[in-house]
Amino acid sequence: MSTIADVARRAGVSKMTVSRVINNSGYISPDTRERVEQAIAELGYIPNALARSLRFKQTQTIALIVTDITNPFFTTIARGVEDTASEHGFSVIFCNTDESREEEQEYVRVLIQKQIDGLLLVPARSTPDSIALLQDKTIPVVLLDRTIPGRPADTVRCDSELGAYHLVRHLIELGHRRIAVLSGPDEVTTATDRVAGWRRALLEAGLPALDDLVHYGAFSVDGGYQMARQALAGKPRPTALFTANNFIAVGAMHALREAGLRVPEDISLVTFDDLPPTMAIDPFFTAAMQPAYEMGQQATLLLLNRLEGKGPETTQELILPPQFVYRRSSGPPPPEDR
Amino acid sequence: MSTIADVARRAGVSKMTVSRVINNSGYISPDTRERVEQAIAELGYIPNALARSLRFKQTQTIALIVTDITNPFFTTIARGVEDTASEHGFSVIFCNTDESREEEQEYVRVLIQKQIDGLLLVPARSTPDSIALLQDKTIPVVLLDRTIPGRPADTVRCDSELGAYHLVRHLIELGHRRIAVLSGPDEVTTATDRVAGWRRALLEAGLPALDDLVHYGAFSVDGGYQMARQALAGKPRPTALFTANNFIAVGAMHALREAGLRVPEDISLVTFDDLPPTMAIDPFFTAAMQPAYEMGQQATLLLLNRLEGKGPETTQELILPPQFVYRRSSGPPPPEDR
DNA sequence: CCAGGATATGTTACCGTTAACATAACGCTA
DNA sequence: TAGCGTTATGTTAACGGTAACATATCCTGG
Repeated sequence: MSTIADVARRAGVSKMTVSRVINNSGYISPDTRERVEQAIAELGYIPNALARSLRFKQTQTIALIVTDITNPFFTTIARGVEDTASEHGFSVIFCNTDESREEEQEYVRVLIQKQIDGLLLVPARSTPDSIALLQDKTIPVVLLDRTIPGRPADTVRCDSELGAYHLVRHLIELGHRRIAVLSGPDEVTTATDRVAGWRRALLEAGLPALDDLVHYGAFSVDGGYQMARQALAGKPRPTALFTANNFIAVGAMHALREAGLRVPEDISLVTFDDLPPTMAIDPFFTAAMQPAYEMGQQATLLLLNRLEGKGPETTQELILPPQFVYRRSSGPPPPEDR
Repeated sequence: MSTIADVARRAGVSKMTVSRVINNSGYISPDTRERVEQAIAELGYIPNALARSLRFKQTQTIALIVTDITNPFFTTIARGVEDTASEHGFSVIFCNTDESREEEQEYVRVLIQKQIDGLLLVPARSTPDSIALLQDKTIPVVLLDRTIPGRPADTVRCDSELGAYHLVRHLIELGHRRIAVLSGPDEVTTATDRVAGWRRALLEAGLPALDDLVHYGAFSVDGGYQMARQALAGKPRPTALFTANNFIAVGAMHALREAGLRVPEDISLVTFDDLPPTMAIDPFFTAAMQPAYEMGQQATLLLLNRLEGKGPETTQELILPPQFVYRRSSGPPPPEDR
């Protein structure tokens, strides 16, 4: 691996002159430039960004911490992030926490060591401490999808409460009166926000928001399956389920099928998130779709702005609206339940 | 951001002593260790990995270049890579090329500048030049999913030819005689390998592998849609389609629906790749599933081995078998076509 | 024809860390 | 008690680049 010194030697100039040619700064005679460029080509010299970063204190690298990249919602966010970052000359390191606070802490430590310029974080049960380290080091952070209770921070997220409210209202308008909610971990803000939206819709319609209709679990297929089984055991059985993400919806569908229930004839289901259209042959779920790509994009732009020291002193929160699609998974409750 | 010098000053020792405490090397008196550790805690000192990397010439960072992270096949690979890498103390930078050779080249350049320790690459129409740069710099590369014609290299991939062969044989056994193949770009080895498997199955059964049954296009929903329309216009119309990946399958399904054809009653469809079980309510495709997670994992292990200078001098190629699932998208051809 | 700006190039020091090589005090043994 | 290994700590230089400053030549206008 040749260095700037090798190039300098070969071209018969000083390192500084080579540096000037590379960065097109200062004065260089056409003749010298030629010789240096030839030496660069002959040696296949590629500058060492580490050395530059050490001086400039910036690495042109950001990180994205999500809970699980295989969740298509986060995958799409990741794509939005990477496209935007690389367009602006930044690389992206990605990390999966699996909702573990400890994993998150460990990643944050390593990323600080690697001197990332900024961080996009989907907090995993995070406490204010989690990002205190970053803020001590004045590394900008933008939260994605979720917030950290008790710690205001720049955030880009979708309106969970509103999305849940509309989905549940849709069920109520269809005639449902007993609607269970299958949500994520109660330490995650999107999980609680979605329950809050469910509650608002019910109360507004004069329906009771009974505690035994609320299920907190994991944002996973298995979590959805477990919660759906519990919900179905309720007496009387709910006539509709509202699931807080795509994995939970799929798990719930497994449980419904196992119980021999048809959707929507016997029971309706509405959900947050949708499968990307690239993967669905025949979309089925009535859903609140989150603008995942745009969220990744906007969060990155916000972060890059912060890197340039732009934007207001106060924290910025960008809350994007979900988009609703009404499909075959929701219908009126069975006649005996009306 | 405090440095080792700050810690040294505060603890009243030299930088070197602090370095020894951090790395647990050499001799330190218990007393000094205590003072240094306290200074570290008080300052919230976190070592600068850039400076270490500059000295040691290794960054504990690898990169993963895929064509599109939103393809669930690559998403799952990415998860396998990141899990394995982080387990071994490596971070992962990820990049999307969208099948563009130029994007790939640009990423490779930047990654070399950032001194990545190794690269996992899904080649995008790559030529031998594409990775020549890396090999000049003696940065280990492991190819994933595809190979580069004319350039032997360490590779982890799935057996495309074999998978295609079995899927098409399955169709032949069901009684199909006119089977179209909808593949990816003809510059991509998986696309041509899958056509080769199709051809072998046909020839082996004494059926003609007609050129007008072969369609090369993009590995995308739109590509699948376009190719399916072309295929359906063939006279006589094929009784079955073999699609070379999940996106093409979905696009083809759109075209089939548009043409008013039922699957499998009017036409059968078999495909490479499957939707992850976390996303499918009711899996439908007869498919050759690739062990994506394992591919990511194995490729990373192979790469990490290379970083330690292990393994044979010759290139290693790990070819994993696909797994087959026979589902509702394939059945016997309609009676009039038998 | 000479002062002074424009042009061209070099030198030094620094970014934060650590390997390699001092240096010095301490105890133990012959 | 001289001599030497062990323990403990410090100094120097290097990793690869560049800002800041220094130096030297050239040309131009008064």
